[in-house]
Amino acid sequence: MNGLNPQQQAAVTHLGSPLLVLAGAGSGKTRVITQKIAWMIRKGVHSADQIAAITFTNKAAREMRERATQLLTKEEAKGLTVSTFHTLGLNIIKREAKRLGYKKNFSILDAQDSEAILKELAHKEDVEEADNLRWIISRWKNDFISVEQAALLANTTDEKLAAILYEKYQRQIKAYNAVDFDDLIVLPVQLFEQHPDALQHWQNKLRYLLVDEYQDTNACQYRLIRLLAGIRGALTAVGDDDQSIYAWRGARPENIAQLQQDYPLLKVVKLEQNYRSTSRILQSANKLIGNNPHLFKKNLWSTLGEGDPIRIMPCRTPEHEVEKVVSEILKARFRDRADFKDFAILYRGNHQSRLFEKALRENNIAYKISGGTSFFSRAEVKDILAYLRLIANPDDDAAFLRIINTPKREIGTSTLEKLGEYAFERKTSMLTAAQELGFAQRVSAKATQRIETFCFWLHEITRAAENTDPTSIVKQVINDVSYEDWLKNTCNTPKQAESRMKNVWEIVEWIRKLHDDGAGKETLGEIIAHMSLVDMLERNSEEKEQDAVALMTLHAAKGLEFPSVFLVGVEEELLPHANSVDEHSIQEERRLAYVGITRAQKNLTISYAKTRSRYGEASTVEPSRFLEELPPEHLEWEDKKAAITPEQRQETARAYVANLQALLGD
DNA sequence: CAATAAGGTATTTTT
DNA sequence: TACCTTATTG
Repeated sequence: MNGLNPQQQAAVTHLGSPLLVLAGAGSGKTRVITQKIAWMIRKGVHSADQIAAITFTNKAAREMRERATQLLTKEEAKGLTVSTFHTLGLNIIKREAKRLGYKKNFSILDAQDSEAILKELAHKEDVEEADNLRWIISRWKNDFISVEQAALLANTTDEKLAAILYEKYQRQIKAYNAVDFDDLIVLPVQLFEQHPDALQHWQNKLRYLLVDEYQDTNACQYRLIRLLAGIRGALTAVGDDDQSIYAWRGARPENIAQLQQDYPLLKVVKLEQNYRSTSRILQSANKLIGNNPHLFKKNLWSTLGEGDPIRIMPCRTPEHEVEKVVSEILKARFRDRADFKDFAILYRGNHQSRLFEKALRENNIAYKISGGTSFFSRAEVKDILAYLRLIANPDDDAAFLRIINTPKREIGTSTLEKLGEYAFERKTSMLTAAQELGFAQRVSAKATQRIETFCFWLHEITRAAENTDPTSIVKQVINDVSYEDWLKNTCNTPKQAESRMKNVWEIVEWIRKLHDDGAGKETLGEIIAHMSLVDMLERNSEEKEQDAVALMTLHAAKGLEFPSVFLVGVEEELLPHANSVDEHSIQEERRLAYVGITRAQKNLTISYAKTRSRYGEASTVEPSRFLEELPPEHLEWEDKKAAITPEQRQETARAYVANLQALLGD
């Protein structure tokens, strides 16, 4: 309890009724959650194995676990659950797979897998545009709307089509003995609503729940929490409605209000002291967000001093903007001995990173960019995992289709189409169908031969997998299919092939680690399930704490903080985004700006360009309306007349680089 | 089946 | 403008 402010203490020690902690940006919410866990265990209220903390990201879960266990002895912390919604869901499903109609070796489909399946189904229905429909279906699943309900409530033509595809999609992946990410939440809710004994088992096990980033829960996740917390309402929800930026993905910030309705005894604690930013930054953030409607009024304050005003940098062009930012960073680096890792460049859309990357590279400034393609969505990684998935779950047609002709086995589309038809008629998986005589009669002898060879190999390795450790199996797969040769043949450059192969070996290394660590990840199936839910990029980037400027979208910046922040491209059509100017969306855009501002500890610089080429065509753009919503007394506009020319800036930058190189030379 | 050309399309993406 | 996806052709 040392060093907690009165509100934090109240949040930690409140028991007996559900608690909602409205935690403003930088107000120490992780601290409250971890302290509360420790406090409950120490006081003997609950033992560690009766407590579950639930987060959205693996990173948050890892951090929370680390910080909570630091407060406790190893013995005290034993059995504590800290997991993401999806991992918790997976564990619930695993235990009851049979009752839900799945075999215990079910696969987890990632977003790309389900997209491909849906596309294929849409194609069969002669539907062109599958993208819209995918959104509709995902929204239904997030709202816990079943296939049957969707069919009833579908109104528009799109919705009616989506309802048909929804039904087919669910049937399809069920046949694959697979679940998608959304199912990891939907299925536990279904289970609990239909089988009170299953619910009771979990209620019995998890006596107290702490939920992080509560404003980001979707309807289904909230339902899951409400079921688990039961009438006891043994629950602490921590969230901030002002940082709700995922409504477009199904998040329901109104779940905060819902909590009050569902639990009349709900206690609300507000954390308003901010430990991150100087007060001019906070006052500006407060003023901006004050333009949004609020259920609970919040006013962040800090004792970190008034601080510097927020700098506003108008720029002629995006190139000009990039140059200014880069030269500011260099200046700070050499004049104030700042580290590169003290800086973050935040933007609305990923495409905005390009110019910055180029300039940073040219100036020899280390940078790291978060977002982009994750490790597990790389083709080579997905290929290897698909092999493993198929070994663990022969019904996984998605995996089968991915690797049947990768590397090339001369099994073409027409053969596969026939196989698909045949499997559909026989109501079996493609792998099973491929081995049936009836199928052999429909295709050429050559094709049969090729498929047979593959099936035989797969059969052998599947049998070997039963009593061989997973690491050896992966190695054997890579070896047997000559994956390295295939990479060398298909990649444009040998360098590319090498780097891809490096990724492949990283998977092997990962599997080895997971297997050695044990912790319930013994079998191939368990290891793949785990790998489907975590991303290796996180772990890698954390390991090397490099001194690099951070580049990321505003969404990716949530939860982070930096001494100096550049909020760039603060223009109409960009922030707020052109597609998000209706009354509801504009509020989320404002929250996005709010999140950006509140990342800054000491220095905040906001920039915008006056012209920006959009889709190849140059056009004049207006500064963001949000600039007018900031308190003028805390802003310092860069004097346009005094501003040095781009040429002068470049010269400065060059001088700094020379300086840097000289320093490195010593 | 692979290479090439043309076309169409451009928020955000925790799992 | 620059990307990625699809269609076409040999």
